Amino acid sequence: MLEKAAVILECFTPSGGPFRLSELSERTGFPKPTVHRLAADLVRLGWLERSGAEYRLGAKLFELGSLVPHRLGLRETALPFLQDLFEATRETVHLGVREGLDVVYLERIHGHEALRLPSRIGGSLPLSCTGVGKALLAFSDAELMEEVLAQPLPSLTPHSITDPDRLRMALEKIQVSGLAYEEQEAAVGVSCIAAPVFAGGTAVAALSVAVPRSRFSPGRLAPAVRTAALGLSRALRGGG
Amino acid sequence: MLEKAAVILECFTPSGGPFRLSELSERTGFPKPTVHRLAADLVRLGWLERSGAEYRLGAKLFELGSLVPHRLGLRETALPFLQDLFEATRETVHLGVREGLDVVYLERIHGHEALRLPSRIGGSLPLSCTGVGKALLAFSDAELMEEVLAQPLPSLTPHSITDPDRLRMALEKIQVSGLAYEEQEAAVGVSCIAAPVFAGGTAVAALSVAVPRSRFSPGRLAPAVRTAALGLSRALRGGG
DNA sequence: ATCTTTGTTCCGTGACACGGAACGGTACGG
DNA sequence: CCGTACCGTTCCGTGTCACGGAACAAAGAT
Repeated sequence: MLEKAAVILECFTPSGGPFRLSELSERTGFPKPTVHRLAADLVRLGWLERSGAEYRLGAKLFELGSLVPHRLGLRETALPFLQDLFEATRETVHLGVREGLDVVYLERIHGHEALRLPSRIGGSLPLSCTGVGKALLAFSDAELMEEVLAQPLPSLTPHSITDPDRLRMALEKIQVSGLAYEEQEAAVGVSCIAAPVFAGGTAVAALSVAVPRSRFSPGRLAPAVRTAALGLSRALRGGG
Repeated sequence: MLEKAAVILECFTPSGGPFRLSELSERTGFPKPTVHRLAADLVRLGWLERSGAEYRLGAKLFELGSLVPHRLGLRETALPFLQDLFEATRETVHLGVREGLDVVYLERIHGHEALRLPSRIGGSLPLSCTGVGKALLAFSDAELMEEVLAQPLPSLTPHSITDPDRLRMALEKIQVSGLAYEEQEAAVGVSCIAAPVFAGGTAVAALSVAVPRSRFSPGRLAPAVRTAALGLSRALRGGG
């Protein structure tokens, strides 16, 4: 029953707009009366909302989602530094953490020009394809690195690194420089530079700035990202 | 069963940290075996996480919460304008929408100084106690206004408006000026100025800037808030 | 060593989730 | 105007699985 409810809720992807009863029935594979009953319950709980014949995700989920702990503390202390980074670069900046073999984005700030990116708050991408992910990976336990390197590397664009040896070399470079570069590995035409955020010896997060390839200038961006990441690390150490 | 799961999840408030099994059992009123089984199911679904003996909200909830529709569209187009507003004022800025008789905050941006506020992303406050709320209320259907005025007005501080007549007068002033002022009605020592965001004739959101009472200067803040709100209204009209 | 509190497993009972079948409502096409 | 097709909704008999008391195990506390 819980599981069926979860299946229904997971029909809703970023692109997957509102659904009608029969669409949900089709997507989940559950018979219509079942979906009808479950959806009614979910609406009653505020997890779904219904306008006319269309179901969409409900406000209660948004409320609960905002209470998930890693967001609460980290985001709050990180925000000012993300602001600084954005103002210094005026480009799209990200804050992400690791979750399994993926990076999950906690925050994303941008200006008026919208830069098509696969990154989305709450969304996840493979560690190996993103600047934030590589920064996190380079400063994680060696066993995690090996685990990633052992599996076939996923790719988001033709430029994504799929050769384990190349990735290993890239990670080593990141470990010395403290900065992760990424060029069109997550989205064509977009480059990215990222830096890890430390708390208690290990990298707990990373932040990055993504820019159109045409105006990618490491010399300008690198100090800003590094400064923001160090500032955040220090704030986490001090403020708890 | 779904309802019991919801009750469990709603034990988790912003302050309510991680819970142990028996705490959940006590708070929900459910017998321990029941909570144990449900919690195990919730962990399996990613809605709860368990480290040792402690349960906390899970990552899947964060993911789902980020997909809730009013957030997706509105937040994305609003963010640049919130940035502008923040940079112009360097104060804490909010984006909120109405939900029932409450205002729900979708976004909140601030700098390094942290300003104790009851507002929280995903959290809700009474319409009548906040700048954003009053701005939304002043430009809503008359029937909604009457509904709020009919009920006893909640208060967050001794300065909150609890007299219906005073609130009615305040709303009328907001309707002419297009700006809502709030002085220590949500938090002592904090004043706020807010402006409604229109889409298709009605106010769909409002944004505000909150500042310590000591340096509250309407003359400086008002144009900035108004500009941002108008810009966002225009963007919503144009971009969908 | 004993008591208390915790998390966990077991299992018989009974409520309630399940979904096929049947029903009304609306949109289209003839 | 009626037939067809699809939709959302209700009904209800069947079978399952959620339920929670009781008993157990593990970890502190006294």
